[in-house]
Amino acid sequence: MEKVRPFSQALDRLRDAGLRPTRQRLALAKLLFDDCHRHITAEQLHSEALTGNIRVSLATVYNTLHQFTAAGLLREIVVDAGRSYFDSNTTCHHHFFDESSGLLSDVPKGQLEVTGMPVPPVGSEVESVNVVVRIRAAS
Amino acid sequence: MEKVRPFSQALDRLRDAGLRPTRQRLALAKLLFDDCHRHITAEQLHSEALTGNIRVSLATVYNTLHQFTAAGLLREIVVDAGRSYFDSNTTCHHHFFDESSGLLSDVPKGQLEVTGMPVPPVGSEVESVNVVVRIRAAS
DNA sequence: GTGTTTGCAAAGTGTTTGCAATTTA
DNA sequence: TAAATTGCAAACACTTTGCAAACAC
Repeated sequence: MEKVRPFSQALDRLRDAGLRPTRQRLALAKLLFDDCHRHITAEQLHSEALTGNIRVSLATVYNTLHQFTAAGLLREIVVDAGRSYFDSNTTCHHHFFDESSGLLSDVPKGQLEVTGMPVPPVGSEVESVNVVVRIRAAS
Repeated sequence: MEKVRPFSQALDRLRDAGLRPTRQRLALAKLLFDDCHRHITAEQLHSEALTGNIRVSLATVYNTLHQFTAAGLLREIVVDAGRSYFDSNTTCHHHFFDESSGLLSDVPKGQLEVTGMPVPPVGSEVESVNVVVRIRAAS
């Protein structure tokens, strides 16, 4: 008889974030965090869940993505007016956004250097610096 | 009697771009290009036009903004999932985006340097490199 | 049990589209 | 006059919301 496989990191992540580990959150967290880093939209995650026989509504996927983002487990990447992308890698890095396919990918470390922290307008403070390299299928 | 004031650059811009200088396009072009550079959304431009007694529909504002962008007169800036911004300054520069107010502004030249042109995934080519500094009202 | 979370369907937002009427050259 | 452009209203894609039922502790 097979041993119960050890818990993925998903449960601990939820606990640490103070989020109740509900069936839906756990399942989504596993999809998001168990393997390598992901760049994903709400729709994509939802259909991935359904494919994996995880019953979850699209509304809950949206809620969950925002809760995870607020908890610092995800980073929201704005590259497309009209669609939100979420990145399971919250460390500082830059992105390629393929306008032909809508695919988001990481710029390998060291290829792009941003130097200098700009002085924000008075009364405001810098929250993050985002770099997006827009690409297209070569002509 | 007052002399007819000289044509703004708007008419020439439209001619050069091969766009028929209709009443609506001319009026929008004047709002966009006659004074200093603008960062503006379709809604904003539309209400600005109405305020200036220029009858134009929102649909036409959208069409016009996209035509101007395709013609290289404007640059589209993606900073907010759900809203498109257009910049009348098409030269290379970076932006502050104030998440509290939704205001877009330029990062003064020299404060932020991007070095290195990343190698895009095979089969694709770099179209542009966009840097957005997200800011917030200071706490 | 009690407060949290979920799912549904409806509402909301910004944007695009189809097509008849209007305008431009 | 012929072709391009406009305005309207309906359609659209994505996201959020309200609330009753289900769930976690």
